[in-house]
Formats: sequence, structure tokens, C-alpha cells
Amino acid sequence: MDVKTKQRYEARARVIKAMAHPSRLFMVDELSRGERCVCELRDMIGADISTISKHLSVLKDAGIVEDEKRGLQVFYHLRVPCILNFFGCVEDVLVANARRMSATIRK
Amino acid sequence: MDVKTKQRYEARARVIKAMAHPSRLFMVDELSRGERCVCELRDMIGADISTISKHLSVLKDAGIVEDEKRGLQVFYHLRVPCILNFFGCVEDVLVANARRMSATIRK
DNA sequence: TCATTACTTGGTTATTTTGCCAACAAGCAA
DNA sequence: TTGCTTGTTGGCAAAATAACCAAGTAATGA
Repeated sequence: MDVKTKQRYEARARVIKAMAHPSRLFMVDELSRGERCVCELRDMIGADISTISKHLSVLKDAGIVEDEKRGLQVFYHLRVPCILNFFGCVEDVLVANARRMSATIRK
Repeated sequence: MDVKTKQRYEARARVIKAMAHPSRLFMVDELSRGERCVCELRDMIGADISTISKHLSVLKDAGIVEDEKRGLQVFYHLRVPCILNFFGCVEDVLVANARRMSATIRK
């Protein structure tokens, strides 16, 4: 694999990696319903606000969300809506896994 | 967030996490073109075969690929084709990021 | 000006991930 | 049987991640 191809997969992996955490996945899902401030996400997820803030900056660095400060609050919103397509397919995998599990148990 | 919701996002994150590595992303992309044996993937990626094997077992545990031994070789294939939808969207993010970068430089 | 709220950033510690080597298993062929 | 090839698994060291606390910044209101 040449250097350029390798870099292309590294770039793609960085975007996917940004979503590869339960809290960040929840944030993306929640932001798909509209913008949310950091404190709203903190209330929903229930972690320290510094933890929430760092997760959001991971999503921001990956180019998945954008932020906008208004008054005291910082609102985040999705930058690329197609991210939601992920959920449907991930759900398909999970359904297939559930089937596999029950088939394994029956054996 | 209640326990059940949390578990749902954890399950989803596990699937996405399995793809969140350049080599594993390459494998998924390559397997979308047809089955490949471990040694073919090793030749393309250029890592130790034990490393390749472990990456494949991560994808297998997540339910993304399946394996089939024939003779001396083990062939892997995609289990859920919709995984490919990811690539299109990830590409959109990268294109948007590239635009943002050049806009930033211009400033 | 001073306090308060909403975040971000730095630092620390604990956990997870990654990649290689060594050792082992399984299929095949001489 | 013996040797060779293909792949998996265990173990280890290095690197990356994650979560919290503490400290600092920025906007607002008393």
C-alpha cells in the first residue's frame, strides 16, 4: 500500500474514530434533532462538564460538528447530516448479531 | 440517560469502534470487492500476519465480517454490505474539512 | 467592581489499544 | 512421519484514550 493510500485510510479512520464512543454517538444522534448547548448534553449524559466538552472537541476536530457561542452558552450542531446514515447500518449489524447469538444458544 | 439507552449506545459504539482503525477500514473496503484470505490482506497492508489476524478478529467479534477456512487458507467476507454506506459520508466530511482548511488559510 | 454561570484547558491516573515476537494448531504433501 | 505453509493466540511494551479535578476565560447581572 503506497503512502497516499495509507493517508487516505488514516483520514477516514479519524472521522470514524471520533464517533467510536457511546457518549459521542449519543451526542451526534441528539444533535441530529437540533442544536444543543453543552449543559444540555451534560444533563442528558450525566458526566462532568469537562468530559462533555472534550468529547465535543473531538467531534469538532473531526469536522462532524460546529460550535457557536451565544451569551454564556455554546451551542453545537451537526455539520454533515449524512452522519445519520451510520445508525441504520449499525442497527442492521446489531440485529444480525442478535440473531447469531440466539442461533448459537440454540446449538 | 437510563441504563437501557446507555447500553444501546454502547452496543452501537462497539460496532463503529471496530471500524475505527486505518487497517480495518481498508480491510472492510477491500472485502467489499469480494472475499480475501488473510495472506492477501497481509500483502496489501504490509504488517505482521498476527497483527492482521487480530484486526480481523476485531471485525469478526463486532459482526462485520465472517470467516471460512478452505484448505490452508482462511477467507474473510463482509457480513453486512451496508457498511459501505459509511465511506460515502466519511468522504463528505473529509471534503468539507478540506474546504474549511483552505478557507482558514485564506483568512 | 464582584460574583456567578457556562465552558475550556492542563494535568494526573487508570484503562484500552496496538503491534511485534514466540509458540502453537491445522491442513497438506513428500 | 516429517516438514512446510497459513493462521491464531498469549504475552509484553509503547502509545493512545478517557474521566475527573483544578484552574482559567468570557459573558452577564447585581
